[in-house]
Amino acid sequence: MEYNSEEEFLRNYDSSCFEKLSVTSDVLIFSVADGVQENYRKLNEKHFAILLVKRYDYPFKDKWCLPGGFIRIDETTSSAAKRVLKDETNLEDIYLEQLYTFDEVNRDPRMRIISTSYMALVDKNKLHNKLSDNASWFNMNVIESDESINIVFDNGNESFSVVVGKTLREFTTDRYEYSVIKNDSLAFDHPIVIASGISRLKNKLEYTDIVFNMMPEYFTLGELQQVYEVILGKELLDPAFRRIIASKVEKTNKVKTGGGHRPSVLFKYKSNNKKKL
Amino acid sequence: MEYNSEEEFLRNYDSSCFEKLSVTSDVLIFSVADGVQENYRKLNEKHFAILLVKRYDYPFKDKWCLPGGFIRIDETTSSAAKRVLKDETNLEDIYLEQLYTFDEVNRDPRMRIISTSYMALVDKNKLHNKLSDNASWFNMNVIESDESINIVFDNGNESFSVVVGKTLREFTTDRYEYSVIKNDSLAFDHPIVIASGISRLKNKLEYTDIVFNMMPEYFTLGELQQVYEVILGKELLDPAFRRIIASKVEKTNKVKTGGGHRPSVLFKYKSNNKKKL
DNA sequence: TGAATAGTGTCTGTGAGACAATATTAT
DNA sequence: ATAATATTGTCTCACAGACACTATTCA
Repeated sequence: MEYNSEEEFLRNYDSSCFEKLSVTSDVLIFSVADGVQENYRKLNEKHFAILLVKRYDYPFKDKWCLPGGFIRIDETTSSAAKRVLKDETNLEDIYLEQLYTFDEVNRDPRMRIISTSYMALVDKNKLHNKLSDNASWFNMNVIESDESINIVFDNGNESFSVVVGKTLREFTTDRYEYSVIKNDSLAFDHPIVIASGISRLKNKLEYTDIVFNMMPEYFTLGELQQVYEVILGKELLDPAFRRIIASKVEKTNKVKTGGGHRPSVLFKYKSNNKKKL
Repeated sequence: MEYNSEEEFLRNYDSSCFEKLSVTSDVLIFSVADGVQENYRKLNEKHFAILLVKRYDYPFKDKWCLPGGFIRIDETTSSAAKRVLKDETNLEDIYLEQLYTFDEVNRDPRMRIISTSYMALVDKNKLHNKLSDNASWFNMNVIESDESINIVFDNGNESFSVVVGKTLREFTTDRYEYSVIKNDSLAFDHPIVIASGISRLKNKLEYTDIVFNMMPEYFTLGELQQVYEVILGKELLDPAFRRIIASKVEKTNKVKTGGGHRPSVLFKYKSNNKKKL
């Protein structure tokens, strides 16, 4: 068949001439949760947390998984991710970043499904509405070694762990090939998705301002440092930390008192959209 | 309908209950091409280059685009990318990195198509077979400012330019939102895909070893430095450059003579898979 | 010999890691 | 007074930018 114009071609185009497949969008919703306060002097413990959803249907009935869903024909993967985020947490206008497209042929037992995943870092305290019944925040305890990542999930009622192996790809210092070593409780390839997300989040923390997505308007540098420490999984030295974030925050004239110690100055985020590069 | 087991559910699953769509895989094949040698003493000029394919069919008939194609139901996007790479360049076992999944609803005039793009950096001189007739290497002259990226493509016969606008996303220092400002010659949203790829490549250059994908086994540090300079689009100071790559290369006892100047030692890639992090 | 690249030495400033010292509060 | 965090000072070391200097070849 010969066409004489783009218009004519498009009028006659048969969209069924290639195999089609299903595409889903999964969302990693990270946050840092307040834990217990051991005594009046101490700061709250903080925990790295992720939002999971219980599957009440096959496949992977009764397992936990990332919020996500099929994308519609007239919707982008990122709008789908935003829709899911809104449905599960009622949060809007959150910075969502595309993480990766996972597409192993057998990652879903039903049929070929490829999934584009998105990440968000949110402030749990800004969630005004109740979570849906099947959703739950899990604290994550991440233990990372050279060869594997061990994540212990705990939501207060239920606790389980997954182990994901890492293999460094040749020519790379940053990107690992992940494989599931142990997983009894998460659906699909979500252990790998979560491991990738955590790894990316750690990176982003260093050279972007995403943390402030999950900070309240006013915060102390101690609180901010705790968030960094919990996500990075390591302790930071105070002076070093202060130097690093100095340019991203602005001192206010408010202070936070109440702990049995010197009051701390409240800071707020200072967007640094000048002097780029 | 109630099921009693995962198996039973899967046996009865109707995969048509969600809308499906077409997925393609596009590949950015970058290389650095040798240019002219002005005189016997000077080194060859080098040019940053990308492989493009001429569309001889609608849509976008006669425009240039990235090599790519529909993925099959039993194939991953990365195998599709590898297949395309092999078809167009006869190269195998090349490090391919997933770049991004582009999925604007109207990015393809025919129908909804989402595209997962992959990047490769190859050594043009290792291409043993002839390129297919509709493929051609284009030198790219990339001029980047704070607000836009201007790329001039030139394959010897044909020359055109595209301009892509960049907008810095809040909370980010690295990720831009791209938009097409000027494009008469590239199909689809490929100006944006290419701009993203170049930006990612520049980053990768700094903290991975991908360059060595496109270096011959033995090379001089001068040649390696030229490659860096061409991709990064700026000149580097010799001592600084040597310090940076010192740990990645290994001196050999070979030298390269012939230029009207001091011979240079040939180095080879030293994989550094110990001491990670 | 001179043009051109190869390769090294070194000064300086910046910035991170480490540790010490001081400040301030509620009980 | 004490325990706890807040905040700052400073020393050292590593390293990048900058520039200068030496080495070596071939038409």
